[in-house]
Amino acid sequence: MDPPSTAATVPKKRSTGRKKIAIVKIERSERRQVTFSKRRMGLFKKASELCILCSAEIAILVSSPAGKVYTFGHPCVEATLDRFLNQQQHDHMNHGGNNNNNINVGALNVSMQDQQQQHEYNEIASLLEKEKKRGEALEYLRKGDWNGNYDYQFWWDAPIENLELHELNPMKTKLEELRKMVESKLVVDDHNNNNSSRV
Amino acid sequence: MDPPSTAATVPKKRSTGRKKIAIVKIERSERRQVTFSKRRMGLFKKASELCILCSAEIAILVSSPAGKVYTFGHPCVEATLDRFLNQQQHDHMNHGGNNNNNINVGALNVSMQDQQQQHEYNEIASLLEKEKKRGEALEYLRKGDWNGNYDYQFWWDAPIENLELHELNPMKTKLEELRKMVESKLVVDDHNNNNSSRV
DNA sequence: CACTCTATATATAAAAC
DNA sequence: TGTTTTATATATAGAGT
Repeated sequence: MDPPSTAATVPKKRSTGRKKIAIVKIERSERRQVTFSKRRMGLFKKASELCILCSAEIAILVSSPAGKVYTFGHPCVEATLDRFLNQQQHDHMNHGGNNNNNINVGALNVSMQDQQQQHEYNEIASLLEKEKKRGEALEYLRKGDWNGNYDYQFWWDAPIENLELHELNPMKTKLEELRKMVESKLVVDDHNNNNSSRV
Repeated sequence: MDPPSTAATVPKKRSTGRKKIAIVKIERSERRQVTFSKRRMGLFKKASELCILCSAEIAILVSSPAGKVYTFGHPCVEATLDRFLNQQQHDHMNHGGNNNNNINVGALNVSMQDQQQQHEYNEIASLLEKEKKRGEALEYLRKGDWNGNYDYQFWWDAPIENLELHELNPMKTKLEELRKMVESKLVVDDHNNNNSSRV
C-alpha cells in the first residue's frame, strides 16, 4: 500500500522518536555539534529557571571543542564572577575544618572551590552509596570473593564459555547457594501466604 | 483480582504527579530550598553530560539565596574560568613553582586538587550510573514486574529477600537452567582438560 | 535534610525542512 | 546551524517517610 506515485497523501512518519544514548563522547562531529548546540541551550534555560525560581545568581562558561566560548549569567556573568571572586577573599562560608586556605594567587584560587567541589563529591558519593545499598542482597555475590580474577561486576557475568574448570566450581557452588536461597524463600513465602506454588 | 472496595485497604495514591509551575520566584522558602537543591543537581548533571558528549569544558558558579556558592567544573572550574578571565596569569595553579598537592592551611586543602578531585568525581559519577542501571533491574523485579518484558541482562539481580513467591518460581527455573549450563560446561572442561574437579 | 513514589512536564535524538 | 515534528527519555513538583 505504498503508491510511489501518490506519495503526497501518505502521512509519513517523520521520526522514530528520541533514542536513548550513552553518555560518552559523540564521535561523529556533525552530531556532536548538533547535540552541543541543543544541550547548551537546554542548559542555559535550566540555569535561567533556577535563577528565577530560587533567586540565585549564576555564571556559566562553556567552551566548545571548536574553541568558542559561550557564557550565560544571571544577572550577568561578570556580577556572579565578581561575587565569586570576592567571596573567596572573604571566605567566611561554613568551612568545616578548613578555615581559609585563601591563597589568592592570581585572579582565582581554589580555596572555596575545593570546599564546594568536595561537597559535590560527597553528595554524589552519597548517591552512589545509596545505589549500592539497593543491590545489597547481591553484594556478597559480587565477584571478588571467589577465585576468579575477572573484572566482571558479578561473578555470573563471566562468560562461561571462556572459563576454566577450576573457575567453574566455585561458581557452581555459589549458584547452588543462590538456588537454596530461592528455595528457602519459596518455603517461607508459601508458609506465610499459603500460596501453593510448586517448586 | 478486584479489590473488594474496602476503603481502608486501598493503597492510596501517594502523589498527584508533577505539576506545572510558572517560572517565577518561589515564595515559600522551604519549597524554594528543595527546588534549588534538586535543580542545581540536575543542572550539574546536564553540564556533566554536555562535557562528556561534546568534549566541552565548563565552569558553573551558582550562589544560592542563602549565600552559599556551589561550583561545577569540567575538567575543573579554574581552568575554564581562568581561560575566560585572563590568559595572562594562568599559572596561579602552580602556586609559584610548587605545583603539587601541597597542603597548606587548614585541614582540608585539597590543592592537589581539583583536577584530581574532578577526576574522582567523574569516576564516581560513572560508577553511580552503573549502579543505577543495575538498580533499575532490581526495581522492576521488586515491583512485581518479574514477568514483564524488561530485557535486563541479569534477572538474578533481584534482591531475593524482597521478592514474592510468584516472582521466585521463574527465577528458580532460570537458575536451574543456568546451573545446568555450568554443569555441562564442567563436563566439557573435564573432558578436555582431564581435570578431575568434582561437581 | 535526604530519599521515595507517582504522575506529568520537559528536554531531546532523529530525521527532514 | 535554526526550526519543526515525533516518539521517547528524563527531570521534577508535590506529598510522604
